Amino acid sequence: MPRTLITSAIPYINGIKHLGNLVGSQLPADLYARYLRLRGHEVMFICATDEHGTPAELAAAKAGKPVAEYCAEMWQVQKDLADGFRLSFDHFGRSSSPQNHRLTQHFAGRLAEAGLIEERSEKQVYSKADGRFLPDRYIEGTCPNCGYERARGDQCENCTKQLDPTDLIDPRSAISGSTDLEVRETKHLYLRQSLLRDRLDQWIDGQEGWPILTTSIAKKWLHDGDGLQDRGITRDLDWGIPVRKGAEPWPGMEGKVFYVWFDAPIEYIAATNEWADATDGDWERWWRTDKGAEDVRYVQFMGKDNVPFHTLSFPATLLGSGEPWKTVDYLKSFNYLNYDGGQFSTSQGRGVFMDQALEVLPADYWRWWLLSHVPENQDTEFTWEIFQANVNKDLADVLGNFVSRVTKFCRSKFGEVVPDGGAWGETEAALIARLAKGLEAYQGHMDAIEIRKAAAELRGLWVAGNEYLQEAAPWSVFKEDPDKAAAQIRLALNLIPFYATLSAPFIPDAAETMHGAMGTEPAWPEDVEATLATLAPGHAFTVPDVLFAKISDDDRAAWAERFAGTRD
RNA sequence: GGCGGUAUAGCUCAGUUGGUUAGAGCAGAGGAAUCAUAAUCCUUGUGUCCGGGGUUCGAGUCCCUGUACCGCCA
Repeated sequence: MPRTLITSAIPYINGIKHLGNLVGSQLPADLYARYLRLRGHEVMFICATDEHGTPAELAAAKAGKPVAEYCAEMWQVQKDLADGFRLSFDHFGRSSSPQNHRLTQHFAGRLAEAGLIEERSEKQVYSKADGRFLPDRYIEGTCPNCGYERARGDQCENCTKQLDPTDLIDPRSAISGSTDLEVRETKHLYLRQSLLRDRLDQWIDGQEGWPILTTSIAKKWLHDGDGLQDRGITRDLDWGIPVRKGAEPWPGMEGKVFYVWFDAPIEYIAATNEWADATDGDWERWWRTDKGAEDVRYVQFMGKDNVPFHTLSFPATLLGSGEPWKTVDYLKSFNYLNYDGGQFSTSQGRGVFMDQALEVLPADYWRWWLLSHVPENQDTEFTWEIFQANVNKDLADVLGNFVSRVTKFCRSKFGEVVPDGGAWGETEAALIARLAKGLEAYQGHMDAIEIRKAAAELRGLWVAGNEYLQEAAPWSVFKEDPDKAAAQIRLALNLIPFYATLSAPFIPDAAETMHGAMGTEPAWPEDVEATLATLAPGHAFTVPDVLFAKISDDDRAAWAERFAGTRD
């Protein structure tokens, strides 16, 4: 049985994600996981929350909660939303887990042994009132260039000049406002990525068929300017994974934690470890090529902003460890989804967020639209007009109405049972040939993770059903030759479970409703003709409720209005 | 300022290694049908493929250049 490890970029713990985040990693990863499971693969689909770092601490402080408690609550919120969108993770982990602590410390120890970690002293601003070192952007002051009073330590928003925190006039903490700041010397660990440049370069050259978007980004970071830079992997914070060299203490690093970018990708492995601990499973056979993972294909999904971490930083950790860890085989990256002429923005609350989306419509509507318009090749535009038009046409008119017209026609002429009699002729043979061809194309696109093309092909298969009905016209045939009409409608009824199975990766709830109404179970069609004879004469079914209600103009206008400004 | 990406029908987008009259869906127009969520099906595109140069027998597709938008970096 083929085995596939799938990871989605892990969302940051701080707040609810918008649809642009969803469509850039979790949703397409879920589509692929569901598809492969249906095709009989053994799948391990992993996601988690990314919980460390200053933004989490500040968000917790703002909420008036201890950071651990805040993260636990937000993890649950994100988990519930993931369930709401039917994201079928085998495990939704947390980067703050004990497993990730252990693994992150383990990797740091291995990298140190390999001579890939260096201690460096640097000067950083310390706030006595806050009792912590301040990252550059959390220091505010007057810009020496333009006099703007709320310039940040990394850049002045007013004149855009790049700044150093020590440039600021009257610097103060952006967290507490305290001006009791001082520059302190502090030691940090650096991962010497520069020493790994050639290995990473070779590793990337050895990958076949990666999207241009992916390799071009990686190559740019490897070769531009001075090439791949060493990066700090520690911070002076409380919330995080304590710096240790494997299981041992790290002298001089007391009170420090690993920088979030270092521990976050390791959570992919740790989450699988969490899954194993919870289920008595074996996580190493997914991740260690010396322990059974040599036949695993590993596919990652992420937005383009995450590509450097997955092509360089994380592989540097894995390769640098000198241990036989599984590295990514195929990396699928996405562009951005824009909202009505601008960007989705978490900070400005612009666009539609996951919780709001589910308040407005069931998950399948969003899944279908987002996946059929996923920004694979370029940034893509979401507008309510387009969304309404596409969803009404594809889901309500083409697929939903097909199910409706077939089941209702049968009920009125033959009852809620698959009718007997008649035989298929040329029209039916032509349909089967058409479906077989379409199925092959659909599988090809899904195998290649060409999501838009797969969606278009699937829609084409739905249309083929309507075309057949139009040509066969059982409502006319029935008057002259009821047996022939029975054979036609028997075929049409069989199309419903066929569509349900093929569509399940995109619209799992509707697929389940369709199978439920027809009394069938999902089974991937290996042979189209045989599959379309699954429902035998006499098999009972029920007429399902309307699968997809249409979005009215009033709804659309109301939603466009509601989501035009900032988050409510 | 440096680097990268994008610019194709009213809209959202496809166009593989350069090769015959540039495609799909939606919207629009006309028609058929009436089983169905007024749902379906058929027919229908006079597009300076952003502008300008160039390479080639031949360029939406390669090169140079200009413009616009987007992103990354400094």
